[in-house]
Amino acid sequence: MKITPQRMAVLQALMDNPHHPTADDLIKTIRKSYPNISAGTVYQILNMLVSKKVIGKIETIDHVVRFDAITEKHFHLYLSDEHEIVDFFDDALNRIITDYLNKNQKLENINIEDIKIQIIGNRKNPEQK
Amino acid sequence: MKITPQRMAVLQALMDNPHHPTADDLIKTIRKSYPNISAGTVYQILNMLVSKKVIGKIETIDHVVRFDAITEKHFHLYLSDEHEIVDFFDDALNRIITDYLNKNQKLENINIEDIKIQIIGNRKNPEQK
DNA sequence: TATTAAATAGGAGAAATTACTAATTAGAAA
DNA sequence: TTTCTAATTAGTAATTTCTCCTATTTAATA
Repeated sequence: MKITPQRMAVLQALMDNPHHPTADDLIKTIRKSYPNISAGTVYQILNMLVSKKVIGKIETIDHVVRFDAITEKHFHLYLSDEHEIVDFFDDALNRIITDYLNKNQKLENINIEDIKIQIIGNRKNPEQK
Repeated sequence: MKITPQRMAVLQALMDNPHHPTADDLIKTIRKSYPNISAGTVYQILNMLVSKKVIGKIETIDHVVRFDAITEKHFHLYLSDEHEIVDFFDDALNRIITDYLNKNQKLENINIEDIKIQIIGNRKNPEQK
C-alpha cells in the first residue's frame, strides 16, 4: 500500500471530520486544497481503506453510505429526527453480547467475525441538546 | 390502503421468498406472472409496506438493499462468504440489550425506538452445511 | 351511469458508484 | 541519476438503483 498524495488527502479529510461524512462530502472537502482529484479515485481509495480495515463504512437508517475514521470497536446511535449518527462506545455491552452469542448453540458452527449494533432513537427533549 | 392486484403480487412474492430478495429480484419474480408491472410501482409499494411496517428493509454488509417479510423482532446473521442473510430469533438477547441500554446513563435523554443487531460471520466447516 | 380520487405504466431523470483507458507517478533497478 | 515497470490517477462513459412525472386506467361513490 503506497503512500500517495491522494491517499493522504482522503485519510486526512476523513480524520478531520468526526461527523461520518459521505463520499461526496469528502470529495468536496478534498477539492478545496486539491481541486482536480477524481471522484473515482476517492471512491477507490475509500473502498481500499475499508477493505484493509483502516476505516469503517456505515449507513444511516435512510440508507446513505457514510465513512468513519474511528476503528476502535463502537456502536452507532442514529438520531432519526436529526439525521445524525453518534458514536457509542461501550466495551461492557460488546462483551455481554459476544459472550452470549459464543455460548449460543445455534451459532455453534459459526465463526463470529463482528457484531454491529445500531440503536435508533431520538432525544426526549430536543430543544435542550 | 386498498387491495390491488399489484399490491397483492408484491406481498405474495416477498412472502414466497425467504431469502431477503432485492427490489429487482421481486420485480423479476412478479413479472413471470404479471409481465408488465412497472418497476416504479413495485418500488412505491415496497416503500409503502415498509413505512406501514408490514415488511422490513434490511441491508447486506456489502450495502445492498433487501426486503424481509418477517416482522417479528429478529436479528440478522450475515454469512459473508456465502453472501447469505440468515434470520436469527432470540428474545432473550433482545431483552438483555434493551435492559442494558435503558439503564445506561449516557442514553438517559434518548428515547430508544429500535435496536438492530447484525452478526457477521461464517460457517466453521463450510462443506457440511 | 357519471364523477372523483387513487393507483399504475412507462419512460425520463437523478444520484451514487463503478468501469475503462490513456496519461502520470512512484519506487526499484541499473 | 536515469531508465524501467507496475501501480495509480484523471477524466469520462456507463451502470445501477431508485425516484419523479404524467397520461391512462381502475376502483369506489353517488
